[in-house]
Amino acid sequence: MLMGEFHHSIDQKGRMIIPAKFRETLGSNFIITRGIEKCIYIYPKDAFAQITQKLKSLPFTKKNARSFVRFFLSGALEVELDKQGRILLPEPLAKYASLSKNCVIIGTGERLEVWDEDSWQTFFTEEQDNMAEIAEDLFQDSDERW
Amino acid sequence: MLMGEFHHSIDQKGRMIIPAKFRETLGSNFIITRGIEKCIYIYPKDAFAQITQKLKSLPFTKKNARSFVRFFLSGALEVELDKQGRILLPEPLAKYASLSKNCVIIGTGERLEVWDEDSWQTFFTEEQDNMAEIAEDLFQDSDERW
DNA sequence: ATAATAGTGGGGAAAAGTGGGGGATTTCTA
DNA sequence: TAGAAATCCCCCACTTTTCCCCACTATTAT
Repeated sequence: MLMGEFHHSIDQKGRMIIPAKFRETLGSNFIITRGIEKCIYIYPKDAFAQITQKLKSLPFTKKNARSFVRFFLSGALEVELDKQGRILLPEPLAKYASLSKNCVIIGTGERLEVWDEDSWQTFFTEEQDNMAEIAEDLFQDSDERW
Repeated sequence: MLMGEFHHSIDQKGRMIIPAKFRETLGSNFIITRGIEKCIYIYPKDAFAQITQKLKSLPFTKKNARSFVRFFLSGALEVELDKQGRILLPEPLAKYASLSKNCVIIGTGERLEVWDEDSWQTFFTEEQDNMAEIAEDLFQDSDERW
């Protein structure tokens, strides 16, 4: 289970450290792709395989399906750790998520998310006030305690 | 699986690089044809064979079927990599997709798509906002996580 | 305090991408 | 049918990017 928040930097060559805690789960090869928000997702290969499985079942004759597959896969790439535990960030993805120097890497269960530090700050302060409400909303039909 | 986004240029002789990452999957000979959107599709030979197989099963008595087959096959052409890993873009296809100098090559699973940089930019910004919605829509019947 | 692990930065070799010269082949044309 | 023109494709030269390696710093553990 991927969890936690780590602050790191991207060097001038476009390389970013993958925090040591995540390396065991991710292995040395994994998938990096555009997130739905203004961030990057990082999936272990097996988790990503489940997603592509799903995508395959979508008909390429449907416009929405084509758009979505295009959006999702065009942003995806398999990357490999170097001996220092870093990856080279693909430029289009860095641009998409406005990543420059300071970034935040967070674990969200089955994937990682990489945010620009400023974007993360903004997102976080904006959303934290809504959390109580969102929580009620998500679990309104549920009797479960947590 | 063909994935990723690469920005390259077409030189004055009409040649375009096929990114190194794709060459293994494509082999040295593959099929290039008109895309459904304003772009060019590139298929490995075997994937293209499967598609033509499907097209054959369409009833040629249906007007739409005839149109589609005509559209799809009239633009299709087998091309070969030169020793530098480039292909020579057939002029009618370049024209169809408004390809001039700067182009974007994206992997979308079983095929590549080649877009003019401006067209891609336009498509992308237009669709970006719909993606979250489309995603919810596509996966609404699913219990799976992704 | 010392050793081990994690993170940062940069040099340099190798690979990928770009552009153009020029020869061979094909096509056009007179 | 010969010569001109266009096209294609092989090769070379150059630039940029990627990747491997080493050195150094910072942090954590013993």
